Amino acid sequence: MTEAALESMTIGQVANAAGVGVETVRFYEREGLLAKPPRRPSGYRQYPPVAVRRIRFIKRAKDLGFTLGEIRELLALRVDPRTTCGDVRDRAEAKIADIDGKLLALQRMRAALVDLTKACSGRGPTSECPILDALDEEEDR
Amino acid sequence: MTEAALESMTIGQVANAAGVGVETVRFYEREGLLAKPPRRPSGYRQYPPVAVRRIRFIKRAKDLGFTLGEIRELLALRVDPRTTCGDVRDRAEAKIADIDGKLLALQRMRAALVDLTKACSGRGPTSECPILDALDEEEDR
DNA sequence: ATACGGTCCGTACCATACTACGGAGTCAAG
DNA sequence: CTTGACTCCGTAGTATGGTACGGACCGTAT
Repeated sequence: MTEAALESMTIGQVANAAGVGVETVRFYEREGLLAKPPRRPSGYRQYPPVAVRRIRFIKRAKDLGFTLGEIRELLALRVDPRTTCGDVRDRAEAKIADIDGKLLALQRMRAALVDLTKACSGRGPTSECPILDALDEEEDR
Repeated sequence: MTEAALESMTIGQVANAAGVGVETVRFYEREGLLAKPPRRPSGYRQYPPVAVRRIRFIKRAKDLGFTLGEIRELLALRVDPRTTCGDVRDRAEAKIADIDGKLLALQRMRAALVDLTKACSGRGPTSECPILDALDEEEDR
């Protein structure tokens, strides 16, 4: 185990350093999220250490709710000299609006479920359960 | 179009009345969410009108954030005489906890994105974008 | 020199919830 | 009795984000 991030790394080293699996690295390459690295004569991928950073970038963006498709766009924006920081901010703002929509939907679900559980004593057979009854109602909401 | 929900309905009538596609009805049957209906000699499914209700039940539960797997359990609870209303309430409460987890995650995402957009003037090239920089940082959070 | 682990590739598979397709048979209206 | 809409079935495809497999080859430590 010669640890030196100086020249080039194998796919396993990159995956390990970035905290993902080897298969995930190959998957990101196939999906165009990660540049195809040069190969050794044997066919082994040779990664520059910056590849680890790229993968961490992907992970962070994913944590912020971006899909891989959106992350691909983000990475493209970064490379394209015609785009500005405002283009990136637009993406971030769109994602915030996106999240707001999901928050609203979840809050509504939650309120409906809370209402239902409040109506349910917890005793009695399921045939008299107000929760199931509510789901079963013909005309509702 | 003889509309009479008196005896039995075809799959198309059921799907239409419930607001789903024919394929969805067959899908729910395959997935065990919908009882297999009797057939006519030709093989055509013959649905009792209550099937429409069952599908609407599924739709409402889905709207509340239950997965088809969870809905299958909910339907099983209803049929099993040993289960009580409390069992159903437990499911609902677990789903609320579930939703709370998602809400928290989304709120955190949102806050992080808002922070990033605040740091971004919108002007300048992407090479100087604080949002992309933040995603790219080696040591972070 | 050989063994063991890493890497190669293509393909298939996981879960979720459907949706589409093709070819044959059926039903009902005109 | 013909026509057009509906239904049958099994299989395959959609999108998302990976994970797993298998057989062959590579690299290095002993």
